[in-house]
Amino acid sequence: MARPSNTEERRSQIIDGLARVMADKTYEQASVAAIARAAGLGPGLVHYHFANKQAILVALVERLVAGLEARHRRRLDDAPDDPWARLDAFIDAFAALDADADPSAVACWTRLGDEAARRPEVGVPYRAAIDRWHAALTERVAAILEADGRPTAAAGEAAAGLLAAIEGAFHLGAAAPGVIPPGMAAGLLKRMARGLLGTATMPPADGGPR
Amino acid sequence: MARPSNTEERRSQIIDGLARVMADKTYEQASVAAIARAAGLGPGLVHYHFANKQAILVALVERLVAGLEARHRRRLDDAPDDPWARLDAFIDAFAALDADADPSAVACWTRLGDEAARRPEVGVPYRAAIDRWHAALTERVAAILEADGRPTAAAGEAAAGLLAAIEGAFHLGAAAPGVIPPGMAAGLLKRMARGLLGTATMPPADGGPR
Amino acid sequence: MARPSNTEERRSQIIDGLARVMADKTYEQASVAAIARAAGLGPGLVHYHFANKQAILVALVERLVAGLEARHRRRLDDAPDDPWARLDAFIDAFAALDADADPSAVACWTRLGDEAARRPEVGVPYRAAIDRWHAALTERVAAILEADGRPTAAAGEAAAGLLAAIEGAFHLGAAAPGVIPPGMAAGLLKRMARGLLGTATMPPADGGPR
Amino acid sequence: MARPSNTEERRSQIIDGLARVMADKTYEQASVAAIARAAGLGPGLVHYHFANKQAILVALVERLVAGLEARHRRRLDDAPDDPWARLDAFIDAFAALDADADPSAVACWTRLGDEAARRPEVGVPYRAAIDRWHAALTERVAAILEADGRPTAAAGEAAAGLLAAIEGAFHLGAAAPGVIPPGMAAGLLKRMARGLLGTATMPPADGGPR
DNA sequence: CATGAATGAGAATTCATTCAT
DNA sequence: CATGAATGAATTCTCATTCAT
Repeated sequence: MARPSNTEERRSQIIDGLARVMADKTYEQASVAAIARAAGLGPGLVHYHFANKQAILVALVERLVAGLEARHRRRLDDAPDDPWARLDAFIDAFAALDADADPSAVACWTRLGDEAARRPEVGVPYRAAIDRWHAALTERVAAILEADGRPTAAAGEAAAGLLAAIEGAFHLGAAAPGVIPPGMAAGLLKRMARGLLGTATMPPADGGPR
Repeated sequence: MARPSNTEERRSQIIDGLARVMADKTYEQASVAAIARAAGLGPGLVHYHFANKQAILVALVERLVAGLEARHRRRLDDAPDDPWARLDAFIDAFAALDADADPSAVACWTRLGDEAARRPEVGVPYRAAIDRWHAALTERVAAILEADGRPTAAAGEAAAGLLAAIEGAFHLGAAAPGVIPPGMAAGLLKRMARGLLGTATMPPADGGPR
Repeated sequence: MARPSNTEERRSQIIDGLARVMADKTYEQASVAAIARAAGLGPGLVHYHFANKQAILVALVERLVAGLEARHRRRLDDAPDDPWARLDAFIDAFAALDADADPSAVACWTRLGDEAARRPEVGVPYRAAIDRWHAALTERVAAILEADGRPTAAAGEAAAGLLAAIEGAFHLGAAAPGVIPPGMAAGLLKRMARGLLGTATMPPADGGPR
Repeated sequence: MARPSNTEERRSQIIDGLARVMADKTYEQASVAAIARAAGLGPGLVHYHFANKQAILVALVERLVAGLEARHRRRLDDAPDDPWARLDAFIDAFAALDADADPSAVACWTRLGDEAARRPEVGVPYRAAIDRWHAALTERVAAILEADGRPTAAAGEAAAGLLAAIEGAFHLGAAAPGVIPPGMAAGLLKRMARGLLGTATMPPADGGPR
């Protein structure tokens, strides 16, 4: 006669609540009461499903990361089997925030870096994701250099530069809206990638301004 | 007869205190008591010299901005009168944080974007600085394109991309230290710049990995 | 399943607490901690039930007003249907504070005028009550004048004078106890009323000194 | 070579400052810094001339009392030597606040009753003044009754009633402006006096509404 | 006498967390 | 599982008062 557990659904609601509140508040300004309200739940219930407030934040990181990676996989599946196309798929997945990303996710993500730097529990999954992405980018970059017959030693550094640029587009978009015109981020990033890796053999970057 | 005013010195101490505390705490975690302790002052004195906690943050923004811009001016004065050299001077001033910048300044700056997005009083000087820097970069980029006999219409967008990359280097450095190897940021950025603007006439980027 | 709400009871306790503390402290001297202590509650709970300290004050005004008006209605129900008797019922209800009013209510009321003058949220219900009472008194006074065949134009002013005298009895009683002998206030006020309205047809004032 | 002491002038300035601030703030809201600012002095100087904040309040009470009593003496000197005229002189001096009293004095006075009830140092001179005024009024009332050949036993109580009405006019005027029409207070009070004492021999009350 | 910086004790308020129901 | 009252520590800010100059 046990009623079916709805724990997963409730956890999801609560994470949603945090994401919604963090769209325009700091993590610390997002009180548990406000999160619960945004989730349509009583404040006491939050601590039934999460040990503490920080655990919600960790869950949110994991969810954002999972979402980005799923999008990445989708793009990759659709991309032709070509080194530059695979690099562009990465950039599109992570930077084309205007398209299919929900806007609160962007705002949340920019806040998470700071929290990750201060809170080990958040830092671990955050850093793991960054490292995974860095590795993926490095692999793409190496493939391009290899196809070009060039040494791949510096692939990791170039990948780091690209990752920085992607992150920077998020942050600049959040802190100074309008500086990067909407829809332009991906194109700019692709052209910067070409600058980092560039040779005669590369295809032109689509989408960006010229 | 009256004790000479030491307000400026005290304000400076307090701003220092905030910067030091924000090196490993969020702005909100930086309690006034902690700031006062870091400044070596009594807690009540903080509110004698600043109307409220946020005013310290605003002063900190202004100080960081002024510091960066002073460094920029210095680099610019030393640079040869050449479009690419002037662009590199900008990148060096803003991205070579390892060199002569105090490390807490970097950590602080990454937090300020978020605060700027939520607090108008912080957002105004922050945004003004971003806009100034964007304009300066745009001017540099346009000069390069012009020297090359190319249209300058997209200079603003390219400048935005560069600014994003610079900001991203800060953030990535703070949130995932080691991903960008120390001292590499400037080189990476210069090569990305060449990718954005690049043609046959440009000089090679110094300093970065190849 | 959930614990039954006891909010109303708690709010009432807290208002009681404020009233008790304000019996010998100013509103501003009545710290939230002291109010909570007087109510037998933890200090955090006060802000769970009231948005802020001022909201307690507003609730106290409303409660005092409601109490006075209930007493007035009771007296009015018991009074013969005669203009002077109805006026006396008003005076008795509002001025016979010694009798059935709890003494802290008197002390509180005298403080409220000042607070009402400075705080709109308090001023609105306070002023509304004063206006209601002024209107009621005006009606009584007009009935008396009319029964006497005299013009009622000045009824409002006479009512204001009576209201002032009633208020003054409160204040004088609180600030200089003993100047008005206990139990004498109502009689004095009735005789002053007769002076304001007086003619041959009026009945003698009962209760007061002669 | 000692420069002449300006202590008295400074004290006066400071008392003025408190009076000005208390025109729209509670005594407790009137910070020493605000008082000093209103007086055009530095905050440290206040405590050179007064032992503490409360001492300024006591001085203000004394000054307001002295002002009222001086006005009373002046009116009395001008009045014909007639019992009713002498009573009216009292009422005019204390209630005709519109005329020659500065408005902040009225606002201050209403606050003082409350403070007097809680602070012995303020209560002593306040209460002494009330008692002096009550005695003066009692004497006037007794004179009237005596001239009428009636017993004077209840003169004190009648005087208390009048004093209450005068005080009430102040308070009502401050807390609910407009209820007593400007300039009407004195007339209303005189007619209430006649009601309390009234007989055939009394003169009509001037000034008040009829 | 005068200045204004400094102190330190509260003040109101917020909030994560607990817990009785 | 769910509710929402309760707790108590921490936070920002105010302010009377002191004191070096």
